[in-house]
Amino acid sequence: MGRAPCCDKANVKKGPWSPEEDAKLKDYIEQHGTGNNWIALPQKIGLKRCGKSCRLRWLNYLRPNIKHGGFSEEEDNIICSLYISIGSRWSIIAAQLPGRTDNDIKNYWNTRLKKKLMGKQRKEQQARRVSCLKQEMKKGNGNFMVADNENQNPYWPEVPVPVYVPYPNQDPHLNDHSSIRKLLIKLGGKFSDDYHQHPNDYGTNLQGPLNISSTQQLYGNSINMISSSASMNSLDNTFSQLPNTQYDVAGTGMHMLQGLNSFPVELTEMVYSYPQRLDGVGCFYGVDMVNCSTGTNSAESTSWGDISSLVYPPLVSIDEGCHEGMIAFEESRDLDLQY
DNA sequence: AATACACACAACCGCAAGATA
DNA sequence: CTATCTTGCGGTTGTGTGTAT
Repeated sequence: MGRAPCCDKANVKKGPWSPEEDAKLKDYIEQHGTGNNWIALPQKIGLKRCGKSCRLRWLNYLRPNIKHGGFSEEEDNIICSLYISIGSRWSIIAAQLPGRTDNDIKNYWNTRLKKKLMGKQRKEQQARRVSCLKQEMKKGNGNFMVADNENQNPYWPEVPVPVYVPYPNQDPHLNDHSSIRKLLIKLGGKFSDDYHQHPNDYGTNLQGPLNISSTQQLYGNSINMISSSASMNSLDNTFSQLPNTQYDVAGTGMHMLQGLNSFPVELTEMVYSYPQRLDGVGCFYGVDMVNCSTGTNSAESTSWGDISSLVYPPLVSIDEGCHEGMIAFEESRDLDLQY
């Protein structure tokens, strides 16, 4: 026996909202608030809509101060860096962008940003391939592998695909939104729990955003990782300068990434593809969000060795070959550092 | 001009967590 | 403590619009 539906599907209208419906909903909420009960709301107003649908319509479209489209370069950078940092936690990402909704950001990411980013990554990878090939040809190194098609990466050895186990042996505090919220609060974010503030009860997840400077401080390095934008370069190392923030490089921080079982393969690939630029992200991942426990700080963890230890262990390998692959990967990393 | 295709955006669905009785 | 209800979230689908053929 399944769960009871939230509304009578037969008597509920679906599809696009009419201007009349919008006006009814908007007027009512502006006058009375949501009453903390979306399910009952459509009946009160006389709308033949599901409560969830009303909520969504209000949050994503009717609520005041909503921005649609026209994402700025800065917003792009924030979205990208946060996505790389925390994955598809759209509500958290949206909380950092005033006037943006999670749905909007999600759509924007899926339709544009992802492609934009992937295109950028491919270009840079190709450039790296070319320069690497040139170097190897100069050296006359016969061991160098040359890929014969687009899908093979001649530069990085084939690394076994890690199996992402949701939240493997890590602190359970790291597994949920509230934990991430705590982290962001700790690092300067502002996430009010007061979601319902009638008469201006907008039921929004868009609480006061981090001011942009703190956002940049928080994400500056990871932003820098994916953006070659000169405007962002000044943000280098700002993260490591955050007061009272210490890093547990080998500890819990990276589990955050592993815990995101929705973390997309392409972004994982991106991270693997940019080892030399991961310092800042490593710092971000390395934050012990529970205790801010002692550990190496970002300045001490700038070597790729530290970063690689963040990225791989303690992922569960498919088989023993994985370990060998990791060794090969480490070796290739040393090769990379020579350049 | 008609059609096919691609893209962007709005909306829906199912699940999980939190709240409440 | 348990069951039920509501909310919030993220993934997915549907629809309208623009562009290419």
